[in-house]
Amino acid sequence: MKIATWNINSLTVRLPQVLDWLAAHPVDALGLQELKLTDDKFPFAALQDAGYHAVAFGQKTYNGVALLARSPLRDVVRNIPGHGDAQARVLAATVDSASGPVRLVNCYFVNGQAPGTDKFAYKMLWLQALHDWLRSEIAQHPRLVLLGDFNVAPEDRDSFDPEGLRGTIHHTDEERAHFQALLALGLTDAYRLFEQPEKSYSWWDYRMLGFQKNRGLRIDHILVSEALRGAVTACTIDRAPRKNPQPSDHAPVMVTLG
DNA sequence: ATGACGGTGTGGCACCGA
Repeated sequence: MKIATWNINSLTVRLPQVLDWLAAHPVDALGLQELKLTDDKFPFAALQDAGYHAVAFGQKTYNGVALLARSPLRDVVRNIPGHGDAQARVLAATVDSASGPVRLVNCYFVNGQAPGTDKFAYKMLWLQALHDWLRSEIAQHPRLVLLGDFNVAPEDRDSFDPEGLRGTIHHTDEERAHFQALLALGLTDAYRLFEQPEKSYSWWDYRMLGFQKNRGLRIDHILVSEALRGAVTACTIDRAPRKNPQPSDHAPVMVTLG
């Protein structure tokens, strides 16, 4: 079973690239972030033609998440239960595989702008709420995958300039502590289960030739629960779409469960 | 580094992202 995550920074602009990518990488499930459209504009028909069921949770202009899967998506949850949030950031659903059900939790984590701002405070509250909800979600669905744009570079090796950017957004001790708290729930960063190239990133700034200079961050992640950890046989970042004309600033991350 | 680059909105720049 192959599962992927991709922040596509406007599904309106990127739908052709999503369809092209799915044709080349016919994954069983794909989590999308930053749809930037409302559900009435979601391209259900085009995705159905490509062989995918879809569940959307969008909003106007900002945020928005979706789950696509070859088999039906059930038990859908939108945003963190009990955590009032005007922003569409979390979409959970269950898909069935040959080895059993898999709970997918697709998230567009808060950016947070900069430490000391209201947005950073919102990020900290959101991260805590996600953590607290996931504890029960994992108990209820032991075979769980947490995937998405985490907006956290977990370690120094996940940043092109860990020294220069220390303490800035994506690199603060507080954000990294929240990431570690997710791991403490029994989740494992699938990408680090394998030897990976140095300077592996999933996002590059559009400006200043960020991609060409590989000035990037690894902030898009796929975490698997203890019950699934032993089944992971591969995890890769596909840089190819970042070379497209009109690319998203993020690359897809893909995991294979044997 | 103040900026850049790209997407959205009811726009003529401001905002947000990372």
